Amino acid sequence: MAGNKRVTLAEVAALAGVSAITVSRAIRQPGIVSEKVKNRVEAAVRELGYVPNPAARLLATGRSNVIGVVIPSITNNVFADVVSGIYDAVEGTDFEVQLGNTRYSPSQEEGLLRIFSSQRPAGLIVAGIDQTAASLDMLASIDCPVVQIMELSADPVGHCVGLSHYEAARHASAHLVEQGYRRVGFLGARMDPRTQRRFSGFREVAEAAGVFDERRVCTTTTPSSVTLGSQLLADLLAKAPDVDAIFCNNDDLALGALFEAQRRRLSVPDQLGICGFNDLEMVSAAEPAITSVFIPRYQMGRQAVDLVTQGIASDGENPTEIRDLGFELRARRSTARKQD
Amino acid sequence: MAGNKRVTLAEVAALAGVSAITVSRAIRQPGIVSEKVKNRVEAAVRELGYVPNPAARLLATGRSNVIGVVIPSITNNVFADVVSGIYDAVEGTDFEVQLGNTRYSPSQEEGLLRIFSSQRPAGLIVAGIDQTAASLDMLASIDCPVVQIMELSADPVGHCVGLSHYEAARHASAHLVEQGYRRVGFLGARMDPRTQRRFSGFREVAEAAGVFDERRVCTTTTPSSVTLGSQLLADLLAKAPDVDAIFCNNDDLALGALFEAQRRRLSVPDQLGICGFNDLEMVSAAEPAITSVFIPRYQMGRQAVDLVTQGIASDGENPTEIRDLGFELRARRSTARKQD
DNA sequence: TTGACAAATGATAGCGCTGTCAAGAATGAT
DNA sequence: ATCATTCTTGACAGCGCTATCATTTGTCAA
Repeated sequence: MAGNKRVTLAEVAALAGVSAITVSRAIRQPGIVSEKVKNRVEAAVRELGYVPNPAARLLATGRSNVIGVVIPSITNNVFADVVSGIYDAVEGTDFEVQLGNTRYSPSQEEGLLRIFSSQRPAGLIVAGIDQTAASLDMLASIDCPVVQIMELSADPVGHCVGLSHYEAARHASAHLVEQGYRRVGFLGARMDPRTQRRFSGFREVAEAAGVFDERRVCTTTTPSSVTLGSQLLADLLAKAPDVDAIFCNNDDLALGALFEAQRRRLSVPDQLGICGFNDLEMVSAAEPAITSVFIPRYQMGRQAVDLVTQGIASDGENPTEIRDLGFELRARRSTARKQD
Repeated sequence: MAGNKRVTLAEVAALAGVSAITVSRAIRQPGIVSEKVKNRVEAAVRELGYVPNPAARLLATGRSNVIGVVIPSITNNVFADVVSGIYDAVEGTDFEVQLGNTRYSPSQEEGLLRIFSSQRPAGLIVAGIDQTAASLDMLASIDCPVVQIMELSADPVGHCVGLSHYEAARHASAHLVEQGYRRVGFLGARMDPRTQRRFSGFREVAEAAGVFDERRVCTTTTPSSVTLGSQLLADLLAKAPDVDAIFCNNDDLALGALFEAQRRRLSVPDQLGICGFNDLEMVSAAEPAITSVFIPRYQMGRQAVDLVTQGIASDGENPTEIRDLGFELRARRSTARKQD
């Protein structure tokens, strides 16, 4: 049953005493062949260890079983969870996942999409809504379900599964204000469009509450890291020593900021409130536990795949769906300034 | 140049005024067609936006450009970095990466390998050396370069790029002893074979130094997390309150243990030394910074791809290579008990 | 100029599978 | 028993590309 030479349909057919096309049908649509033949074919398949050749199938049908996934980073925990949801959702189906990594570069994304679209994918899942015009053109004209994830688009090219990062940031910022913090600051890394939307949410709430100050904003285009969070807090304290709370662009920064606060013997949450974003597992375990905004990363992956498979099942003509998966502020000790 | 209907070789050939096969050659082996024809073909390719159909190519050549990668988890930072190295190394070549996730299940691994081998991959990269007998059979008989990564095998099925986790753990454990800790413990999660090898390293060094005690070993088969690190330390302190240092199976546990120590006002490193494994970015940023064993994850990915591409270039008959990429103990404050 | 040889290009077949249509077998109503 | 209908099965062609061999063109020495 091992053996490394390929077994073809024809060989299975010969062994089962039927024609090749019948074997093909027995495998793909077991319902339409007779019980007897199906059993014979199954036995032959098992005996020879036959595995279909996907390339031949693809060539013959012009449709692949590959769901292309385009994300900006594979090391970022957020996308790792999304991808995990995608893989789990694909498990047990006939689909395969093909990952593409844009490294946060719109032009690399364009290149990846060009390649993907030339391979007649079964579906396409892309992170974000900030594609280039050319990328959007490709997505609009490609003949397969397309799902944008992470965010909600006012003008989606296909389906959309995500949440409003702007609203989520507003929520978190309002929480800081509610907790009594009056000199709130912002720590941001990478500053990609998604981050900037979070920043606007923060800024608007802070301004409305009259607690916004440019001096308390520390951002960089450098990729995020825990170490960077420490540095950014150090920079912020240098510029604005009176800051009493920070909203961090993501949890790495928040954790780094917590460590820096510990180094400086700044008590969290009393002297400094810290709020992160994403709610990675580690921030809930921190001491003190860090407040963060949970976003349903894993679910986004799963549901994106669902939309793709549904789109294929309904043969394309189902309406564009926009799923707002929301977010959840998880208030923890790091922002518990008021007694509770 | 956009357009979503496929452009075929034949159309390019017609436009360039040559035959299909000439176009094929102009693309794959530009050296063997005349300058004039090559230019005409290139112009036609550009004008039509031609992209080769990989399925047809695969069917015709019987060789795909897919490097299969089999790892136990996609969310684990360690593998994320390995995968990142793999993707970076593949970038700019003609190869593609196809990821398979075993979820630490040998039988799932076997299934994945079965699928991969049926697709005539260009190469196969698998994590670890603890495959089932059936998996090893497949790997041994498959007609493409195979690379086992993460560890060093005494009896590799193909190439090997990794390090001795046993030795690395010995090193880290010896460090704890050197620092003057005398009641060292071990925290372990998942307890997969790789983890167990680390445990043996720890155990042997601790026993040799006369500081080993079963009561100071806390392990679980649960997947690792920061929260789990806190719990395991709590369990350990309940069983053996006199423990003065811990070697943690990985950095998540180490960070969780640090947080738990902070909650209990146990001073690190004086009352409790903490050593992690992997040297993820976050532990170096922690307060106090956590000692850990760096392993060249990213490089493992890169070099695995190199071995695959070399193997293909040399057409199979290059000798099996075993690359020990080593490790590096990064001693930090969390184990700096002696004055320094 | 001619022939010998190399370089460049083309014709043909086929990779393994599935879509399409045609034919045969089974079923039920009359 | 006969015919119409459905259910099963098969023959054939072709998806887009490349391996192989055949042919044409170009180059150089005699």
